[in-house]
Amino acid sequence: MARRSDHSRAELREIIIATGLRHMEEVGFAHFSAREVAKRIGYSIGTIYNVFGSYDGLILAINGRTLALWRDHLVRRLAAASDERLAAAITAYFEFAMRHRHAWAAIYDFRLPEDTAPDEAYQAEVRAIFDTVVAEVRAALPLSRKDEAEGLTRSLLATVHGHCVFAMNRTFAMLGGADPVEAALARVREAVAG
Amino acid sequence: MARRSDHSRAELREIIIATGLRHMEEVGFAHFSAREVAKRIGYSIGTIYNVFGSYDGLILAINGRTLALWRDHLVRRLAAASDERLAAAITAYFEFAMRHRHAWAAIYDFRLPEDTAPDEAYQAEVRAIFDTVVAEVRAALPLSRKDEAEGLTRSLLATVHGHCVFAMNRTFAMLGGADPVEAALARVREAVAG
DNA sequence: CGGAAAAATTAGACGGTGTTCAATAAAATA
DNA sequence: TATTTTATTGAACACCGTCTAATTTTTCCG
Repeated sequence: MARRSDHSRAELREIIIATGLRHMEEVGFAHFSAREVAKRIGYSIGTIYNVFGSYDGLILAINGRTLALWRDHLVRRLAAASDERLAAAITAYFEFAMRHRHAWAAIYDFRLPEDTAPDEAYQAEVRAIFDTVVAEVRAALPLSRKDEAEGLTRSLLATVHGHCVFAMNRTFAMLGGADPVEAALARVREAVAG
Repeated sequence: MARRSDHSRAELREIIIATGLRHMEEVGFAHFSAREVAKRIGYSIGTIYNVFGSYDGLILAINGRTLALWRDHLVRRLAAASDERLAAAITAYFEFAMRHRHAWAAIYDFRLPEDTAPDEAYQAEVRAIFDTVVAEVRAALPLSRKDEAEGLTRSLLATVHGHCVFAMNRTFAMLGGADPVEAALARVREAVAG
């Protein structure tokens, strides 16, 4: 079908990830299909497995791409923000989740076997987002508390994430409404104020 | 195979949920199989569909049971706690998630089609947990802020949930460790202190 | 009691899925 | 050009959720 000369290995990898991400955004993790991705790019299912090793490998590559796009969105929003940078970061968090709900949810819906960890590239993407936020939290902290920045950021990311999850899965709606962004921001402000 | 007289409809429902929950706890949402549940109770797959209507209906029934057990655990822990009741509630939240990781995760891994909501019984389970926590938050709040209890509880549940998610999916570990219970408790104390 | 109506249960068919792997085709090398 | 290496295929396998016609079991009524 497709010829080797059509794409280098790296190009093929790229095409599969891009097509897979598009498919993920359309149907969501539960209905995602590696076969469907193969069909869309005009290769056979076997090729997907040759390139990514397994279904899990493919999903991890797609989720890694989502993380990169998420960080990109965050960085752009921060670049455009002057004051209220923490508010801008939180808003960016929610924005991305809402605009890419399926791809975003896939990051958390997918679970590696308990005894295996994501590859280094994936972990680096996670840490890159973390580092971006740490810088903002540190900047917002008074001098005497700068050393708390990393630990506090872990907790605040979890806080914002929790609000985002409950917003996306309609838990807030079920519990009588709420403004998730506003609430998350309130928690973050309290923590930074100390 | 199995005879109608063996079980009433309600008993059969109960047996399927109990067996399904056990299966869920063993293999997790991703490897859960309605066929396997049918095999275990000695009925055919068709019977599962007659009783629950669909795969989604079965999962919702199982998740609803998990919610009931979760609330039960929470209530027991609160009954045994004197002071530090919010700390006890948070600990109970994490405890249940860790002891029943697969069943707990299934609550969030499963997503209903975007245009449908869980049935009233399921929603009632969610609200029952919420109400239990609201009472504790209200008790911890000074008189002048009692009216904030519901809104604040929504936000604090999200906060604790976020910490629990990051603990369970190893995000905290990837980001350089943390004590999730301690961190969640710190955020809750700050919010209650105002 | 017996037969008809109702309810419960079955199991096979259908179109999917992830996964594997021997066979094949293409490219690189010598 | 002949050989080796690499890439690609697609059928086979064992599952999955879903549907439904046929069957069994129970209930009900005369």
